[in-house]
Amino acid sequence: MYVHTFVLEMKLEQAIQSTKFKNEVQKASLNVLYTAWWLKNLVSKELKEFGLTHEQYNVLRILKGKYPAQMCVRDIACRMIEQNSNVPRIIDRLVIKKLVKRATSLEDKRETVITITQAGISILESSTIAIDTKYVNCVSITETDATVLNSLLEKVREKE
Amino acid sequence: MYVHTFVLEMKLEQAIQSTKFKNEVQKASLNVLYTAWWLKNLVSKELKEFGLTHEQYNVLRILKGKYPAQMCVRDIACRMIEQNSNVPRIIDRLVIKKLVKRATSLEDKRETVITITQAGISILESSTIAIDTKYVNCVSITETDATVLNSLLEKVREKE
DNA sequence: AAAAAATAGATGTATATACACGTAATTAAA
DNA sequence: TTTAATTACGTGTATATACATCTATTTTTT
Repeated sequence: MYVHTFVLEMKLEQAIQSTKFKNEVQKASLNVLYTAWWLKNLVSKELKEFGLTHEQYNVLRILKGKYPAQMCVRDIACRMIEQNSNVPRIIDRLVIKKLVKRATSLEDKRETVITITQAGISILESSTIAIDTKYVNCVSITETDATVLNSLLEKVREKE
Repeated sequence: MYVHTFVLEMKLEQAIQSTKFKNEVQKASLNVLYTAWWLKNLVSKELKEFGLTHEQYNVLRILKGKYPAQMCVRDIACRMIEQNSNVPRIIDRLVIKKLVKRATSLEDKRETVITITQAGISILESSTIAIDTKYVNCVSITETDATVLNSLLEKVREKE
C-alpha cells in the first residue's frame, strides 16, 4: 500500500521534475494545472484529426446544447470553461470553416446571433465519439472516485 | 448533508452555466479544466502587480530551484507545467526585464545557459509572498483533502 | 576523418488568452 | 426628448501555446 501510493505520487514529480513542494495544497495546485494540461492535450490531439481546436470544439458543444435555438456571443462566452476566451475570434474561424453562421439579431442589432450548421453538428458528433473513446482508453478513474474528485475541486474554489 | 453537497456541486454548473454532464468522469474533467483556469487567474492577478505572467514566474521559480547553478533551456522546458511552453520566448521577455541573463554554454555551444539575476530573485521572493497570502485567503482546502485530491489526480492520469 | 544523424534552441505561423479600447445600438436619466 | 450611461461585440496589442522548420553544433557511424 505504501509502495503503491509512493509510485502514484511520484508521477507529478516525474512530470515536472520537481520534488520540493511546500505542502500538499501547493502540490495539489500544480497537480490541477498539470492534469488540466494533460487532459487538454489528450483532447486536442483527437480534435486535430478534425481540424478543430479545443476551444472551437467547446463553442460547437455549447451551440449544440441549445440547438436548434441560436445563441448570442455573450451567452456562449459565459459558458466557456476559460472565462476570458475571446469568443468573437473563435467564431471567426468557425465561420470560415462553415461550421457556424453569424447574423445580426433582429430584436437587438448590437447582438450577433450564432447558429451551428449541419456541417458543424456532424463534425461535433464524430469528434465527440473520438474523444469519448480516447477518454475510455486513457482516463482511468472510476465514477465513485470522480464524484469525490468533483467535491474536492469545488472545495478548492469554495471561497470564490 | 445532502443540501451541502448540492450547494457545492452547483458551483461548476453555475460557473459554466451547464447542468448536463454525461457522467461524473466527464464532469470531473471539466471541473479540472475550470479549476486550473480559476487557479491560474488567481495567481496571474497577483503577478500582474509585479509585471510578471504566470509562465514568466514559473521560469523564475525553476531557475531559483537550482540557483546559483545555471540551467539550459531544455532543462527549464522539461520542468514547465505546460510541457509545450516555448521557453526561449518566455526567456526573451525575462532578459528584457533583466530578471535573467542568457549566455552560450562554454562546454556545448548549442546550449544557452540561463542565470537568474539578483533582480529576478528579489521579484520572485516578493511575488511568492503575495501568491502565498492569496492562497491562504482564497484556496480553501485542508492538507488532508489536498492529499486525497493529489492521489485522485494521479489516478486520472494513471494510464499516461 | 568524412558523412550522417541527432541535439539545442532560435524563429515563423496559426490560434488562443487577457485585457484595453472603439463603435454602434439600446436603455436610463435628466 | 435630449443626453448620459450601459451593453454587445468587434478589434488592437502583448503574451503564450502548439508545432514545424531552420541553423549551428555535437555525436555517431562508416
